[in-house]
Amino acid sequence: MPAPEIALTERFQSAFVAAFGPEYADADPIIRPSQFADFQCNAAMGLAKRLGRKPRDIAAEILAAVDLEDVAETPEIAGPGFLNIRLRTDWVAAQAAELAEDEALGVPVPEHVDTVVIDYSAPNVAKEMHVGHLRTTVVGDAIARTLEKLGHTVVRQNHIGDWGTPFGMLIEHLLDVGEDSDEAGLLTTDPNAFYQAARAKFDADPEATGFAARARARVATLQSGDAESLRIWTDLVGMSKEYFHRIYDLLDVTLTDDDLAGESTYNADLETVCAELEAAGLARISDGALCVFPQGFTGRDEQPLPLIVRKSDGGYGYATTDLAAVRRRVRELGADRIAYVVGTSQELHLSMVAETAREAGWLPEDVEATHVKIGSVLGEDGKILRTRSGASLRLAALLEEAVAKARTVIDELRPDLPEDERAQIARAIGIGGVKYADLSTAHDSDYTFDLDRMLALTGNTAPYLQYAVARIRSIGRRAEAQGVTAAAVPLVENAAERALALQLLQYGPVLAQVGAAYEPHRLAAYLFSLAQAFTAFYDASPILKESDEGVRAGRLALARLTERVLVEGLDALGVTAPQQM
RNA sequence: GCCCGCGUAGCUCAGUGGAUAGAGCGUCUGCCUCCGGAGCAGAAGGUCGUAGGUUCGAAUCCUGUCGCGGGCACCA
Repeated sequence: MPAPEIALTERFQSAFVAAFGPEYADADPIIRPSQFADFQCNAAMGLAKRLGRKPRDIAAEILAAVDLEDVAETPEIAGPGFLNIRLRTDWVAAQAAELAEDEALGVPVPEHVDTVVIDYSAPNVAKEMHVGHLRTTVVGDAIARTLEKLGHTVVRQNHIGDWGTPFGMLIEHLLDVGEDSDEAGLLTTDPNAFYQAARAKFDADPEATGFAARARARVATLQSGDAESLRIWTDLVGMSKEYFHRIYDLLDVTLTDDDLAGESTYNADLETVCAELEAAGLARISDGALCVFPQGFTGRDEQPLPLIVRKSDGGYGYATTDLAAVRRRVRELGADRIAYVVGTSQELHLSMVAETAREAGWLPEDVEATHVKIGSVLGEDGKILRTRSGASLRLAALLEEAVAKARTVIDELRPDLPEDERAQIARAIGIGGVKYADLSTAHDSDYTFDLDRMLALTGNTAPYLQYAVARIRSIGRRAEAQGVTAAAVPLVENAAERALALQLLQYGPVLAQVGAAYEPHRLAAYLFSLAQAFTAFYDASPILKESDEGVRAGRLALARLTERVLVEGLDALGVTAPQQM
């Protein structure tokens, strides 16, 4: 376990017991990296409050009791009672050596393997995926990848919109144009065009005498299980799936058909959900609709806020589907944790669903349900990103533009590379750049979309990190050509090497934190600072130019280890690093 | 009307009640016959929207206020 925090935490906890007695065994020393030292312990302030004494006096007593001899120098008391810790360089070197041996790169084995259900992406059938889907897809996928690396069991759930009122309209339109027509083909290439055409016909019939009437009737026959309607619906969904997976492949997202759990899959449970809510006395009829009034939610005039589980026309909305989904995720999928990677605007809805599920007993206390809130993607004007005509931006078009832009850059910089390799690199940079930009900002804050910034070769961007990897790999290739082999143990001597090694040791703790709090942007920030530490090392410590054979091999090993951590960390984010750029 | 979120350097964004609020971009100054300069070192740039409060200590917690965004009964 190479993480310095853990070694230091143990030492300080023992010191608390030695200085203040066994009841302080549970006190948390709060060890953090600091600008003033390698690490800082802020425990004195907390203990001072608990003991009713001055922080500096407490710090002095901790100092007298703590034994760090083999790990660090004796801490210094600074400010109101901080303990500044400088690790011993030989200890850092030893930990780096252990890290290089460790297949898992210092990622801790979890105390309990959780089954984590992650609900993300959730596009709608027969609708184009737009920029809004980008974040939930990319953030959800990064969380899934991260949790798997941490050793948890991940169940991906793509809750696609494949049921409900629009489908009458879509089926009738498909029948009108012909199932094998070019029009129908739009579903796999440009679903919005198909949807808009159906919508236009529906809206052109406000009296519901023709198309609209057929569409409404079709919803009813579909939901009652009519075989012919179901067959056409299945085709419709099938074509959309094809479209989704083209986008997922392009995005390098891990979702597959096995992860699809659309709204339609809960159809058979909806009646039961309502019946159970009524039987439990949680639901009652209000204005003709069956409603639950979960505790703690009030609307206008302090009136309880309803969650409508069955509409007055007998149909079901998404609240019922979401309740059925919670129920199944706990009962059948065995969820210990459920993460909803869904837009911020759904906050009220999701918290009402969660509360209702708690009251109904479908979501037990020991199952944690978290709304991983996804903020909006804004344009330069600070408003939700749209095309000039006001339509929502097609995700496919945006990704193609990113790849094309990366392609012109790589064509200019590396005309020496073969065509197919340049195409591959352009894809890694274009897609990686867009994904990384999304992941490096906190998931719940809005961010401004700027393709040039995302693909910039400097700054906290994917290309910068990919370039760092490419440089290490270039050195690796050259070393191999020269017959230079890396040492088993990374060399950690000078300041740059020491700083780099300290960064490398943080990978495990950072990944664990990212998985626990669902915060991929912290991993991105870490990888960026790691890459910066590497370039500083690269500048200060020549590798292949170094004449001392041992030093050369040790530095090469340190570079190799950096490459592994960068590649692994980028992989947790779902970003690939090309062999060269 | 009520509820939720946001407001931090010129711009884009971090910031877990703890010291002098940090990055990147941009700007400026140095460094190099550079293992891929797509670099490294440094500088300038802040009343953390605003007014109070709690605390030994507040960008962070509480209250008011201004501005922006989102949500609030049968779409999802």
